[in-house]
Amino acid sequence: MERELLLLGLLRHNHMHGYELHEFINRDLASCTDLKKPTAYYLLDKMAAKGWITQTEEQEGSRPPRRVYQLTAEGEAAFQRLLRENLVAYHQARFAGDIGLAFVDALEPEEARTLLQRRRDTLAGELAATRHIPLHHGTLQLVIEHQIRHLKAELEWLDEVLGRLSVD
Amino acid sequence: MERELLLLGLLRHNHMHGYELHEFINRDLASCTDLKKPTAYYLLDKMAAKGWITQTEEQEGSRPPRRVYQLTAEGEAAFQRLLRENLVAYHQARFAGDIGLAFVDALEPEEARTLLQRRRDTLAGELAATRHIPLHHGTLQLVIEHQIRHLKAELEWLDEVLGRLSVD
DNA sequence: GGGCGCATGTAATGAGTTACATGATTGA
DNA sequence: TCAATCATGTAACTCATTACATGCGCCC
Repeated sequence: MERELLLLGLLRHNHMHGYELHEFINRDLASCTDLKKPTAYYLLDKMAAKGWITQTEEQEGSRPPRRVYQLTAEGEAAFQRLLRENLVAYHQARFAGDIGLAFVDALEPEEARTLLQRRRDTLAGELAATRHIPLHHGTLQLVIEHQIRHLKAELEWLDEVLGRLSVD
Repeated sequence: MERELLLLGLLRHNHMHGYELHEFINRDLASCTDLKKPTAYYLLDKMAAKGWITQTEEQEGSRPPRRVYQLTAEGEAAFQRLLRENLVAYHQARFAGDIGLAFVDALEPEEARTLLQRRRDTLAGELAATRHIPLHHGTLQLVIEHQIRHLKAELEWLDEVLGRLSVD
């Protein structure tokens, strides 16, 4: 699974704890993935059980203790394997919004335009927000760049659809 | 859920049975969604239980009997509601392939290029195949058009990434 | 005679989510 | 003092998948 790859990749250079990983992913990588807290803890436990990562209890002042993870040799091997698997394969994207578009002719063009205009506004907001994400180091930045390209293309596509709905 | 919307939308104009729906979706809409057979039957049962659709047993010769579904008034209402819900919202796309890209600098550029070239080949094949899907009627065709646009954009993006990997 | 297509399902499993629970610290 | 942040988790549930099971008809 690519979520495990993501966690391993992040833990490779920075030893982090669950809360920190969840926070990083949902703040800086939200445009690409989302990982809920229980899922993060669940995956970390699972990978620890597989021997891919080890945990060290850490305490800072009187804060809640936290479990900081780092890769083992097997973890690094798993990372290498998952990375190559991920890179060779083309992963098809599914666009949930297309199912609505497929049946948009069931509505009056005017209502359809109003609804899609709202979708467009959200999309434009998403694009603006993604443009303001601070730069990541190394190829992590590719994820953001890809998302920005995609959002721009989606905006153009939606505008074309809106245009067609006005003409028809 | 958008899968229910999809099934309702298809059943609105053509009364179909489970096998037929599954076949249509996985042949003509594969670029957009996929729906496994058990999932199709499961959803149809669920929607029948909710009173959204009714089934009529049909027999053609000595073929296995089949359950042909059609929308009820509540089904039509559900369709209208789900359609509007789907159209207003922007549904974020997640690109599983980006997680590999995020860590591609863990590999030698040469190996990375080789792996991504294979991804590119699959992608190009997907684009060619999608271009040969026969036209759908009405706005169903939008789904295919969107996918073609997306695949073209992805190809350009991958080529840029490959170019950068050669330079660095 | 063997395999594929038609047509339906069940059972087990997995992945991920929501909602809930805990408890200390920090800041307004 | 009240809310938010830090930090971890459990339990129940949903959605969808895989693997398995059945049985007839058609074509080579």
